[in-house]
Amino acid sequence: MFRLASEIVVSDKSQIQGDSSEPQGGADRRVRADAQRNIDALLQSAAAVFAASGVDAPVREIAEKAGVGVGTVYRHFPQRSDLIAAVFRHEIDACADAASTLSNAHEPFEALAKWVQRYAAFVATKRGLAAALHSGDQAYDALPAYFKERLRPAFRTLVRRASAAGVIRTDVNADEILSAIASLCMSAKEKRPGHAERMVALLVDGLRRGAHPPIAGARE
Amino acid sequence: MFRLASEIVVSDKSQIQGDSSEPQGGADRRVRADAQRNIDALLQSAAAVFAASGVDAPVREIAEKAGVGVGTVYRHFPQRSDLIAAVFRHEIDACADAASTLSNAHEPFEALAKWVQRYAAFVATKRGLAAALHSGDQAYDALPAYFKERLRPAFRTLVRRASAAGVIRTDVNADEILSAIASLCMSAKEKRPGHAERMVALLVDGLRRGAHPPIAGARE
DNA sequence: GCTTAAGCGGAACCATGCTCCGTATTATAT
DNA sequence: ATATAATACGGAGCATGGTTCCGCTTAAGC
Repeated sequence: MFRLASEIVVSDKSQIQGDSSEPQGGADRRVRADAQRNIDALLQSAAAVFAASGVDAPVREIAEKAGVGVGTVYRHFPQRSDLIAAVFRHEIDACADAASTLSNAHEPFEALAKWVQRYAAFVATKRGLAAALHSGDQAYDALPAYFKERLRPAFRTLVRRASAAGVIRTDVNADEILSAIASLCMSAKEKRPGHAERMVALLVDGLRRGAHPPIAGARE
Repeated sequence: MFRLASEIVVSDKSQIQGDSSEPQGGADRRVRADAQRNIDALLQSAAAVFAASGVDAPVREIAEKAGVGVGTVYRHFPQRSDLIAAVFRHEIDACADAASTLSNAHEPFEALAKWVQRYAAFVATKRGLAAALHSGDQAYDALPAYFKERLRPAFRTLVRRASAAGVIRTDVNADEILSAIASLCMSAKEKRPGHAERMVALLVDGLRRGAHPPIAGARE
Protein backbone atom coordinates (compact mmCIF):
# COMPACT_ATOMS: atom_id res chain seq x y z
CA MET A 1 0.00 0.00 0.00
CA PHE A 2 2.97 2.33 -0.28
CA ARG A 3 3.16 4.95 -2.95
CA LEU A 4 5.55 4.28 -5.78
CA ALA A 5 4.15 6.97 -7.99
CA SER A 6 6.35 9.88 -7.05
CA GLU A 7 9.54 7.84 -7.28
CA ILE A 8 8.55 6.57 -10.69
CA VAL A 9 7.46 9.87 -12.06
CA VAL A 10 10.71 11.43 -10.98
CA SER A 11 12.88 8.84 -12.64
CA ASP A 12 10.52 8.92 -15.58
CA LYS A 13 10.93 12.63 -15.93
CA SER A 14 14.69 12.58 -15.69
CA GLN A 15 14.86 9.93 -18.38
CA ILE A 16 12.09 11.07 -20.62
CA GLN A 17 13.21 14.62 -20.92
CA GLY A 18 16.30 13.36 -22.66
CA ASP A 19 18.76 14.68 -20.11
CA SER A 20 20.51 11.33 -19.78
CA SER A 21 23.69 13.18 -18.94
CA GLU A 22 22.61 13.12 -15.31
CA PRO A 23 24.40 10.26 -13.50
CA GLN A 24 21.74 10.45 -10.78
CA GLY A 25 24.24 10.43 -7.89
CA GLY A 26 24.57 6.65 -8.10
CA ALA A 27 21.99 6.09 -5.37
CA ASP A 28 19.32 4.12 -7.28
CA ARG A 29 19.76 1.90 -10.32
CA ARG A 30 19.25 3.06 -13.86
CA VAL A 31 15.99 2.13 -15.53
CA ARG A 32 16.49 -0.62 -18.03
CA ALA A 33 16.25 0.46 -21.66
CA ASP A 34 13.27 -1.72 -22.52
CA ALA A 35 11.45 -0.53 -19.43
CA GLN A 36 12.00 3.06 -20.43
CA ARG A 37 10.69 2.35 -23.91
CA ASN A 38 7.56 0.86 -22.44
CA ILE A 39 7.03 3.74 -20.05
CA ASP A 40 7.26 6.16 -22.93
CA ALA A 41 4.90 4.12 -25.05
CA LEU A 42 2.45 3.89 -22.17
CA LEU A 43 2.42 7.60 -21.44
CA GLN A 44 1.87 8.35 -25.11
CA SER A 45 -0.82 5.74 -25.52
CA ALA A 46 -2.56 6.74 -22.32
CA ALA A 47 -2.57 10.39 -23.32
CA ALA A 48 -4.19 9.51 -26.63
CA VAL A 49 -6.79 7.21 -25.09
CA PHE A 50 -7.62 9.63 -22.28
CA ALA A 51 -8.10 12.42 -24.76
CA ALA A 52 -10.38 10.24 -26.88
CA SER A 53 -12.41 8.45 -24.21
CA GLY A 54 -11.79 10.29 -20.96
CA VAL A 55 -9.84 9.15 -17.93
CA ASP A 56 -12.26 6.30 -17.32
CA ALA A 57 -10.91 4.38 -20.29
CA PRO A 58 -9.99 0.76 -19.49
CA VAL A 59 -6.39 -0.08 -18.66
CA ARG A 60 -6.38 -3.00 -21.08
CA GLU A 61 -7.09 -0.71 -23.98
CA ILE A 62 -4.18 1.52 -23.07
CA ALA A 63 -1.88 -1.47 -22.67
CA GLU A 64 -2.89 -2.90 -26.02
CA LYS A 65 -2.43 0.39 -27.83
CA ALA A 66 1.04 0.67 -26.31
CA GLY A 67 1.84 -2.90 -27.33
CA VAL A 68 2.47 -4.16 -23.80
CA GLY A 69 0.69 -6.44 -21.34
CA VAL A 70 -1.34 -5.15 -18.43
CA GLY A 71 1.26 -6.55 -16.07
CA THR A 72 3.73 -4.05 -17.48
CA VAL A 73 1.35 -1.21 -16.88
CA TYR A 74 0.98 -2.13 -13.24
CA ARG A 75 4.72 -2.65 -12.83
CA HIS A 76 5.30 1.02 -13.59
CA PHE A 77 2.05 2.48 -12.35
CA PRO A 78 0.83 0.47 -9.36
CA GLN A 79 -2.65 1.93 -9.66
CA ARG A 80 -4.77 3.34 -12.42
CA SER A 81 -4.67 6.72 -10.77
CA ASP A 82 -0.87 6.73 -10.88
CA LEU A 83 -0.96 6.44 -14.65
CA ILE A 84 -3.48 9.23 -14.90
CA ALA A 85 -1.43 11.46 -12.65
CA ALA A 86 1.75 10.71 -14.59
CA VAL A 87 0.12 11.56 -17.90
CA PHE A 88 -1.19 14.74 -16.42
CA ARG A 89 2.22 15.80 -15.11
CA HIS A 90 3.74 14.95 -18.44
CA GLU A 91 1.28 17.14 -20.27
CA ILE A 92 1.71 19.97 -17.81
CA ASP A 93 5.42 19.81 -18.49
CA ALA A 94 4.92 19.83 -22.23
CA CYS A 95 2.58 22.79 -22.00
CA ALA A 96 4.91 24.74 -19.74
CA ASP A 97 7.89 24.03 -21.96
CA ALA A 98 5.98 25.27 -24.99
CA ALA A 99 6.10 28.75 -23.49
CA SER A 100 9.81 29.29 -24.07
CA THR A 101 9.69 27.65 -27.48
CA LEU A 102 6.91 29.94 -28.62
CA SER A 103 8.56 32.91 -27.00
CA ASN A 104 11.68 32.34 -29.10
CA ALA A 105 9.79 31.82 -32.31
CA HIS A 106 7.24 34.65 -32.29
CA GLU A 107 6.58 38.26 -31.48
CA PRO A 108 5.54 38.87 -27.86
CA PHE A 109 1.80 39.11 -28.43
CA GLU A 110 1.75 36.33 -31.00
CA ALA A 111 3.64 34.06 -28.60
CA LEU A 112 1.22 34.84 -25.80
CA ALA A 113 -1.82 34.21 -27.97
CA LYS A 114 -0.46 30.95 -29.32
CA TRP A 115 0.46 29.69 -25.91
CA VAL A 116 -2.97 30.43 -24.53
CA GLN A 117 -4.54 28.38 -27.30
CA ARG A 118 -2.08 25.62 -26.52
CA TYR A 119 -3.09 25.80 -22.87
CA ALA A 120 -6.77 25.80 -23.77
CA ALA A 121 -6.30 22.69 -25.90
CA PHE A 122 -4.58 21.01 -22.97
CA VAL A 123 -7.39 21.80 -20.55
CA ALA A 124 -9.99 20.66 -23.05
CA THR A 125 -8.61 17.10 -23.11
CA LYS A 126 -9.28 16.70 -19.41
CA ARG A 127 -12.72 15.11 -19.54
CA GLY A 128 -13.51 13.51 -16.24
CA LEU A 129 -10.33 14.60 -14.57
CA ALA A 130 -12.06 17.27 -12.54
CA ALA A 131 -14.23 14.58 -11.00
CA ALA A 132 -11.21 12.34 -10.42
CA LEU A 133 -9.40 15.14 -8.63
CA HIS A 134 -12.18 15.32 -6.08
CA SER A 135 -12.23 11.57 -5.57
CA GLY A 136 -9.82 11.74 -2.68
CA ASP A 137 -7.28 9.39 -4.25
CA GLN A 138 -3.87 10.21 -2.81
CA ALA A 139 -2.23 9.93 -6.20
CA TYR A 140 -3.84 13.22 -7.17
CA ASP A 141 -2.95 15.14 -4.05
CA ALA A 142 0.13 16.82 -5.46
CA LEU A 143 -1.30 17.61 -8.88
CA PRO A 144 -2.97 20.98 -8.26
CA ALA A 145 0.20 22.32 -6.69
CA TYR A 146 2.28 21.04 -9.57
CA PHE A 147 -0.16 22.59 -11.98
CA LYS A 148 0.31 26.03 -10.51
CA GLU A 149 4.00 25.65 -9.90
CA ARG A 150 4.73 24.96 -13.54
CA LEU A 151 2.06 26.79 -15.50
CA ARG A 152 1.96 30.05 -13.63
CA PRO A 153 5.64 30.96 -14.19
CA ALA A 154 5.36 29.93 -17.81
CA PHE A 155 2.44 32.25 -18.39
CA ARG A 156 3.95 35.02 -16.28
CA THR A 157 7.06 35.03 -18.43
CA LEU A 158 5.02 35.51 -21.58
CA VAL A 159 2.93 38.23 -19.96
CA ARG A 160 5.96 40.10 -18.72
CA ARG A 161 7.61 40.03 -22.13
CA ALA A 162 4.47 41.30 -23.83
CA SER A 163 4.07 43.86 -21.11
CA ALA A 164 7.63 45.10 -21.57
CA ALA A 165 7.06 45.38 -25.28
CA GLY A 166 4.03 47.52 -24.56
CA VAL A 167 1.60 45.40 -26.61
CA ILE A 168 -0.77 44.39 -23.83
CA ARG A 169 -2.45 46.18 -20.99
CA THR A 170 -0.61 45.94 -17.71
CA ASP A 171 -3.48 45.62 -15.30
CA VAL A 172 -4.15 41.91 -15.77
CA ASN A 173 -3.84 39.26 -13.11
CA ALA A 174 -2.10 36.17 -14.49
CA ASP A 175 -3.82 33.69 -12.20
CA GLU A 176 -7.23 35.07 -13.00
CA ILE A 177 -6.66 34.69 -16.71
CA LEU A 178 -5.43 31.14 -16.33
CA SER A 179 -8.40 30.01 -14.28
CA ALA A 180 -10.82 31.93 -16.46
CA ILE A 181 -9.57 30.05 -19.51
CA ALA A 182 -9.78 26.78 -17.65
CA SER A 183 -13.39 27.53 -16.72
CA LEU A 184 -14.23 28.42 -20.28
CA CYS A 185 -12.84 25.15 -21.57
CA MET A 186 -14.22 22.93 -18.84
CA SER A 187 -17.76 24.20 -19.17
CA ALA A 188 -17.60 24.16 -22.94
CA LYS A 189 -18.98 20.63 -23.13
CA GLU A 190 -21.90 20.15 -25.46
CA LYS A 191 -21.63 23.59 -26.99
CA ARG A 192 -21.10 24.25 -30.67
CA PRO A 193 -17.70 23.07 -31.90
CA GLY A 194 -15.03 25.70 -31.69
CA HIS A 195 -16.90 27.50 -28.95
CA ALA A 196 -14.06 27.36 -26.46
CA GLU A 197 -11.51 28.50 -29.02
CA ARG A 198 -13.61 31.49 -29.95
CA MET A 199 -14.21 32.51 -26.36
CA VAL A 200 -10.54 32.16 -25.50
CA ALA A 201 -9.51 34.15 -28.56
CA LEU A 202 -11.92 36.85 -27.49
CA LEU A 203 -10.42 36.91 -24.03
CA VAL A 204 -6.88 37.17 -25.33
CA ASP A 205 -7.81 39.90 -27.73
CA GLY A 206 -9.13 41.79 -24.77
CA LEU A 207 -5.62 41.84 -23.37
CA ARG A 208 -4.36 43.97 -26.25
CA ARG A 209 -3.30 47.47 -25.34
CA GLY A 210 -6.05 49.61 -26.72
CA ALA A 211 -9.02 51.77 -25.95
CA HIS A 212 -10.26 49.61 -23.09
CA PRO A 213 -10.95 51.16 -19.72
CA PRO A 214 -8.90 49.67 -16.87
CA ILE A 215 -10.40 46.69 -15.09
CA ALA A 216 -11.57 47.64 -11.63
CA GLY A 217 -9.73 45.90 -8.83
CA ALA A 218 -7.29 43.93 -10.97
CA ARG A 219 -3.69 43.67 -9.89
CA GLU A 220 -0.66 42.10 -11.47
CA MET B 1 -33.09 1.18 -23.84
CA PHE B 2 -36.14 3.31 -23.10
CA ARG B 3 -36.48 5.35 -19.98
CA LEU B 4 -38.77 3.98 -17.34
CA ALA B 5 -37.49 6.18 -14.59
CA SER B 6 -39.90 9.09 -14.81
CA GLU B 7 -42.93 6.87 -14.96
CA ILE B 8 -41.76 4.91 -11.99
CA VAL B 9 -40.77 7.84 -9.92
CA VAL B 10 -44.14 9.42 -10.48
CA SER B 11 -46.08 6.38 -9.40
CA ASP B 12 -43.61 5.92 -6.58
CA LYS B 13 -44.22 9.43 -5.36
CA SER B 14 -47.99 9.21 -5.49
CA GLN B 15 -47.90 6.01 -3.48
CA ILE B 16 -45.13 6.76 -1.08
CA GLN B 17 -46.43 10.06 0.08
CA GLY B 18 -49.39 8.22 1.55
CA ASP B 19 -51.97 10.03 -0.55
CA SER B 20 -53.58 6.79 -1.67
CA SER B 21 -56.86 8.69 -1.97
CA GLU B 22 -55.86 9.60 -5.51
CA PRO B 23 -57.58 7.20 -7.95
CA GLN B 24 -54.99 8.18 -10.60
CA GLY B 25 -57.60 8.70 -13.33
CA GLY B 26 -57.66 4.99 -14.08
CA ALA B 27 -55.09 5.30 -16.83
CA ASP B 28 -52.33 3.05 -15.49
CA ARG B 29 -52.60 0.12 -13.12
CA ARG B 30 -52.11 0.33 -9.39
CA VAL B 31 -48.75 -0.78 -8.07
CA ARG B 32 -48.97 -4.13 -6.37
CA ALA B 33 -48.69 -4.05 -2.60
CA ASP B 34 -45.55 -6.15 -2.37
CA ALA B 35 -43.90 -4.08 -5.06
CA GLN B 36 -44.64 -0.91 -3.15
CA ARG B 37 -43.18 -2.40 0.00
CA ASN B 38 -39.99 -3.23 -1.84
CA ILE B 39 -39.74 0.18 -3.42
CA ASP B 40 -40.04 1.78 -0.02
CA ALA B 41 -37.46 -0.55 1.48
CA LEU B 42 -35.10 0.12 -1.42
CA LEU B 43 -35.34 3.88 -1.20
CA GLN B 44 -34.71 3.75 2.50
CA SER B 45 -31.84 1.31 2.22
CA ALA B 46 -30.26 3.20 -0.67
CA ALA B 47 -30.47 6.49 1.20
CA ALA B 48 -28.65 4.94 4.16
CA VAL B 49 -25.99 3.29 2.05
CA PHE B 50 -25.41 6.36 -0.11
CA ALA B 51 -25.01 8.49 2.99
CA ALA B 52 -22.53 6.03 4.44
CA SER B 53 -20.49 5.11 1.39
CA GLY B 54 -21.33 7.64 -1.30
CA VAL B 55 -23.33 7.13 -4.47
CA ASP B 56 -20.78 4.68 -5.83
CA ALA B 57 -21.87 1.99 -3.39
CA PRO B 58 -22.60 -1.37 -5.06
CA VAL B 59 -26.17 -2.24 -5.96
CA ARG B 60 -25.89 -5.65 -4.33
CA GLU B 61 -25.22 -4.09 -0.98
CA ILE B 62 -28.30 -1.91 -1.26
CA ALA B 63 -30.42 -4.87 -2.33
CA GLU B 64 -29.21 -7.01 0.54
CA LYS B 65 -29.81 -4.30 3.11
CA ALA B 66 -33.33 -3.91 1.77
CA GLY B 67 -33.89 -7.66 1.89
CA VAL B 68 -34.55 -8.05 -1.84
CA GLY B 69 -32.72 -9.52 -4.83
CA VAL B 70 -30.88 -7.42 -7.35
CA GLY B 71 -33.45 -8.37 -9.94
CA THR B 72 -36.02 -6.49 -7.92
CA VAL B 73 -33.85 -3.43 -7.81
CA TYR B 74 -33.52 -3.39 -11.57
CA ARG B 75 -37.21 -4.04 -12.05
CA HIS B 76 -38.03 -0.74 -10.40
CA PHE B 77 -34.93 1.22 -11.27
CA PRO B 78 -33.69 0.07 -14.69
CA GLN B 79 -30.32 1.69 -14.13
CA ARG B 80 -28.19 2.51 -11.14
CA SER B 81 -28.59 6.17 -11.90
CA ASP B 82 -32.37 5.89 -11.73
CA LEU B 83 -32.12 4.69 -8.15
CA ILE B 84 -29.77 7.51 -7.26
CA ALA B 85 -32.05 10.06 -8.88
CA ALA B 86 -35.10 8.63 -7.10
CA VAL B 87 -33.42 8.76 -3.71
CA PHE B 88 -32.34 12.28 -4.41
CA ARG B 89 -35.86 13.40 -5.33
CA HIS B 90 -37.21 11.66 -2.29
CA GLU B 91 -34.81 13.51 -0.01
CA ILE B 92 -35.50 16.80 -1.71
CA ASP B 93 -39.17 16.23 -1.01
CA ALA B 94 -38.53 15.38 2.62
CA CYS B 95 -36.39 18.45 3.06
CA ALA B 96 -38.91 20.72 1.39
CA ASP B 97 -41.76 19.30 3.45
CA ALA B 98 -39.83 19.90 6.64
CA ALA B 99 -40.22 23.61 6.04
CA SER B 100 -43.92 23.75 6.83
CA THR B 101 -43.56 21.34 9.74
CA LEU B 102 -40.88 23.48 11.34
CA SER B 103 -42.78 26.62 10.53
CA ASN B 104 -45.78 25.35 12.50
CA ALA B 105 -43.72 24.21 15.45
CA HIS B 106 -41.37 27.13 16.03
CA GLU B 107 -40.95 30.86 16.12
CA PRO B 108 -40.11 32.40 12.74
CA PHE B 109 -36.38 32.77 13.25
CA GLU B 110 -36.04 29.45 15.05
CA ALA B 111 -37.86 27.70 12.22
CA LEU B 112 -35.64 29.32 9.64
CA ALA B 113 -32.47 28.38 11.50
CA LYS B 114 -33.56 24.81 12.06
CA TRP B 115 -34.54 24.34 8.46
CA VAL B 116 -31.24 25.64 7.22
CA GLN B 117 -29.41 23.10 9.37
CA ARG B 118 -31.72 20.46 7.99
CA TYR B 119 -30.89 21.57 4.48
CA ALA B 120 -27.18 21.61 5.26
CA ALA B 121 -27.35 18.06 6.57
CA PHE B 122 -29.09 17.02 3.38
CA VAL B 123 -26.44 18.56 1.15
CA ALA B 124 -23.67 17.04 3.25
CA THR B 125 -24.81 13.49 2.48
CA LYS B 126 -24.26 14.03 -1.21
CA ARG B 127 -20.74 12.66 -1.55
CA GLY B 128 -19.96 11.98 -5.15
CA LEU B 129 -23.26 13.24 -6.44
CA ALA B 130 -21.78 16.43 -7.80
CA ALA B 131 -19.50 14.34 -10.00
CA ALA B 132 -22.40 12.12 -11.04
CA LEU B 133 -24.46 15.14 -12.04
CA HIS B 134 -21.78 16.13 -14.54
CA SER B 135 -21.53 12.62 -15.95
CA GLY B 136 -24.05 13.32 -18.67
CA ASP B 137 -26.39 10.52 -17.65
CA GLN B 138 -29.90 11.41 -18.77
CA ALA B 139 -31.39 10.21 -15.51
CA TYR B 140 -29.94 13.28 -13.80
CA ASP B 141 -31.08 15.82 -16.35
CA ALA B 142 -34.19 16.89 -14.49
CA LEU B 143 -32.70 16.92 -11.02
CA PRO B 144 -31.26 20.43 -10.82
CA ALA B 145 -34.57 21.90 -11.95
CA TYR B 146 -36.46 19.81 -9.42
CA PHE B 147 -34.02 20.88 -6.76
CA LYS B 148 -34.78 24.54 -7.34
CA GLU B 149 -38.46 24.06 -7.94
CA ARG B 150 -39.03 22.47 -4.56
CA LEU B 151 -36.40 23.94 -2.28
CA ARG B 152 -36.57 27.54 -3.31
CA PRO B 153 -40.26 28.04 -2.46
CA ALA B 154 -39.78 26.20 0.82
CA PHE B 155 -37.00 28.50 1.85
CA ARG B 156 -38.77 31.57 0.52
CA THR B 157 -41.79 30.85 2.70
CA LEU B 158 -39.67 30.71 5.82
CA VAL B 159 -37.81 33.85 4.85
CA ARG B 160 -41.01 35.74 4.20
CA ARG B 161 -42.49 34.74 7.53
CA ALA B 162 -39.37 35.78 9.41
CA SER B 163 -39.27 38.95 7.38
CA ALA B 164 -42.85 39.80 8.22
CA ALA B 165 -42.13 39.19 11.88
CA GLY B 166 -39.28 41.65 11.61
CA VAL B 167 -36.65 39.29 13.01
CA ILE B 168 -34.32 39.15 10.02
CA ARG B 169 -32.89 41.69 7.66
CA THR B 170 -34.85 42.12 4.48
CA ASP B 171 -32.06 42.60 1.99
CA VAL B 172 -31.17 38.95 1.49
CA ASN B 173 -31.41 37.00 -1.73
CA ALA B 174 -32.88 33.56 -1.07
CA ASP B 175 -31.10 31.85 -3.95
CA GLU B 176 -27.76 33.21 -2.93
CA ILE B 177 -28.15 31.92 0.59
CA LEU B 178 -29.16 28.48 -0.62
CA SER B 179 -26.22 28.08 -2.94
CA ALA B 180 -23.84 29.59 -0.43
CA ILE B 181 -24.84 26.96 2.10
CA ALA B 182 -24.49 24.25 -0.50
CA SER B 183 -20.99 25.46 -1.33
CA LEU B 184 -20.06 25.54 2.32
CA CYS B 185 -21.18 21.97 2.81
CA MET B 186 -19.78 20.58 -0.41
CA SER B 187 -16.32 21.99 0.10
CA ALA B 188 -16.30 21.04 3.76
CA LYS B 189 -14.70 17.68 3.07
CA GLU B 190 -11.65 16.86 5.13
CA LYS B 191 -12.06 19.80 7.45
CA ARG B 192 -12.48 19.53 11.19
CA PRO B 193 -15.75 17.86 12.17
CA GLY B 194 -18.56 20.28 12.67
CA HIS B 195 -16.94 22.79 10.41
CA ALA B 196 -19.87 23.03 8.04
CA GLU B 197 -22.37 23.32 10.87
CA ARG B 198 -20.43 26.15 12.45
CA MET B 199 -20.08 28.04 9.20
CA VAL B 200 -23.74 27.64 8.38
CA ALA B 201 -24.75 28.75 11.85
CA LEU B 202 -22.57 31.80 11.40
CA LEU B 203 -24.23 32.57 8.12
CA VAL B 204 -27.71 32.26 9.54
CA ASP B 205 -26.86 34.39 12.51
CA GLY B 206 -25.78 37.02 10.06
CA LEU B 207 -29.36 37.14 8.82
CA ARG B 208 -30.64 38.43 12.16
CA ARG B 209 -31.97 41.92 12.17
CA GLY B 210 -29.31 43.88 13.98
CA ALA B 211 -26.49 46.35 13.67
CA HIS B 212 -25.24 45.07 10.34
CA PRO B 213 -24.81 47.44 7.45
CA PRO B 214 -26.88 46.57 4.37
CA ILE B 215 -25.23 44.26 1.86
CA ALA B 216 -24.28 46.09 -1.30
CA GLY B 217 -26.16 44.99 -4.38
CA ALA B 218 -28.35 42.38 -2.71
CA ARG B 219 -31.97 42.05 -3.74
CA GLU B 220 -34.72 39.96 -2.33
C1' DG C 1 29.30 -16.35 -22.93
C1' DC C 2 27.36 -16.48 -18.14
C1' DT C 3 24.80 -14.93 -14.38
C1' DT C 4 21.40 -12.41 -12.34
C1' DA C 5 18.01 -9.37 -11.34
C1' DA C 6 14.79 -6.45 -13.60
C1' DG C 7 11.22 -6.66 -16.61
C1' DC C 8 7.46 -8.80 -19.36
C1' DG C 9 2.89 -10.78 -20.59
C1' DG C 10 -1.41 -12.35 -19.93
C1' DA C 11 -4.12 -15.85 -17.52
C1' DA C 12 -6.73 -15.61 -13.55
C1' DC C 13 -9.11 -13.47 -9.64
C1' DC C 14 -12.41 -10.42 -7.74
C1' DA C 15 -15.81 -6.78 -7.76
C1' DT C 16 -19.61 -4.69 -9.96
C1' DG C 17 -23.38 -3.31 -13.32
C1' DC C 18 -26.92 -5.53 -15.53
C1' DT C 19 -29.93 -9.46 -17.76
C1' DC C 20 -32.68 -13.62 -17.82
C1' DC C 21 -35.91 -16.75 -16.51
C1' DG C 22 -38.09 -20.20 -13.48
C1' DT C 23 -40.82 -19.59 -9.40
C1' DA C 24 -43.91 -17.17 -6.16
C1' DT C 25 -47.40 -13.79 -5.11
C1' DT C 26 -51.23 -10.81 -5.89
C1' DA C 27 -55.44 -9.21 -7.96
C1' DT C 28 -59.47 -10.24 -10.18
C1' DA C 29 -63.10 -12.76 -12.62
C1' DT C 30 -66.08 -16.39 -11.77
C1' DA D 1 -63.65 -19.71 -2.46
C1' DT D 2 -61.17 -20.90 -6.46
C1' DA D 3 -58.98 -20.42 -10.80
C1' DT D 4 -56.26 -17.78 -13.76
C1' DA D 5 -53.54 -14.29 -15.60
C1' DA D 6 -50.71 -10.62 -14.74
C1' DT D 7 -47.16 -8.98 -12.02
C1' DA D 8 -43.23 -9.29 -9.16
C1' DC D 9 -39.37 -11.81 -7.01
C1' DG D 10 -34.69 -13.65 -6.53
C1' DG D 11 -30.39 -14.86 -7.62
C1' DA D 12 -27.51 -17.39 -10.97
C1' DG D 13 -24.99 -15.87 -14.72
C1' DC D 14 -22.85 -12.72 -18.18
C1' DA D 15 -19.78 -8.89 -19.44
C1' DT D 16 -16.52 -5.66 -18.16
C1' DG D 17 -12.81 -3.67 -15.76
C1' DG D 18 -9.21 -3.19 -11.97
C1' DT D 19 -5.50 -5.75 -9.93
C1' DT D 20 -2.42 -9.70 -8.79
C1' DC D 21 0.57 -13.59 -9.69
C1' DC D 22 4.08 -16.11 -11.60
C1' DG D 23 6.77 -18.55 -15.10
C1' DC D 24 9.40 -16.90 -18.97
C1' DT D 25 12.49 -13.35 -21.29
C1' DT D 26 16.08 -10.15 -21.72
C1' DA D 27 19.18 -6.28 -20.70
C1' DA D 28 23.36 -5.25 -18.13
C1' DG D 29 27.59 -6.17 -15.81
C1' DC D 30 31.43 -9.45 -15.47
